Amino acid sequence: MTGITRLPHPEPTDVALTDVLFALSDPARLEIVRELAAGPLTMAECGVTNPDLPKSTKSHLMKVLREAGIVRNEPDGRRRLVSLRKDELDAVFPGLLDSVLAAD
Amino acid sequence: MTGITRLPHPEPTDVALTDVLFALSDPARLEIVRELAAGPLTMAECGVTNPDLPKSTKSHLMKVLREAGIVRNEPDGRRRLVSLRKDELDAVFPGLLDSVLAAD
DNA sequence: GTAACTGTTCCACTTCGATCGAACCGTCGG
DNA sequence: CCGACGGTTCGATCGAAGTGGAACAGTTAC
Repeated sequence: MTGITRLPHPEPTDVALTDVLFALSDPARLEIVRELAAGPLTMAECGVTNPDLPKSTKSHLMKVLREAGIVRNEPDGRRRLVSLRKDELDAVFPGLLDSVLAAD
Repeated sequence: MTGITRLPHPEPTDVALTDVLFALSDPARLEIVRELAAGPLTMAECGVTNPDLPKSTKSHLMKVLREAGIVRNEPDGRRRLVSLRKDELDAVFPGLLDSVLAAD
């Protein structure tokens, strides 16, 4: 059986700007987004700056980013590939992600 | 005596990006920022979309915006003039405010 | 002076979000 | 099969933030 657990991913057009801003307003979440700007990562790979962060906590942080339409999380074998939905986000909120990532 | 109550205003350079994003992540606060984009307003004037918002609540919303370096609040007679610190904010986080205000 | 006006601060209450262990689920290797 | 692995979900706890009435403070009008 294809018990593939695909997580819900809202269309960025359905996400409120305030939800995006809120998701980015947490240092740990913002750091994850910065890491993902260089390319997709598995869950285990990202969060390098917080090495001993419990996996349940990291999963929750990722859930907020995913539900804000910022990140895509798709199964890949027994891991999960996380990637930034940059193009889709740019289409709805032009320049937002760039200005956030540009800040030191 | 000049008992002028000047409220503390942090330099935008001293404010973390996440604090700015958080301040903007609330619908009521974001709405106030949108109104202020057209020009300075008194406390009584801004918050038009939330007409019957208690003044203590509105004052608290404004405090968050002020402490995030987004807004200036200066005494003017017996009222207070609130203005957007656009130039100062642009200098520290280029394009951020514009992209936020550009979104419908 | 004193009263009305504009806003801030204080306080208590409530709601929301962060955190993390434990249980659970799908996948791969033997 | 079965165990190890990579992640998600659940549930409880805790601190942070929103809310709003009441008291307070500065300013102006009378």
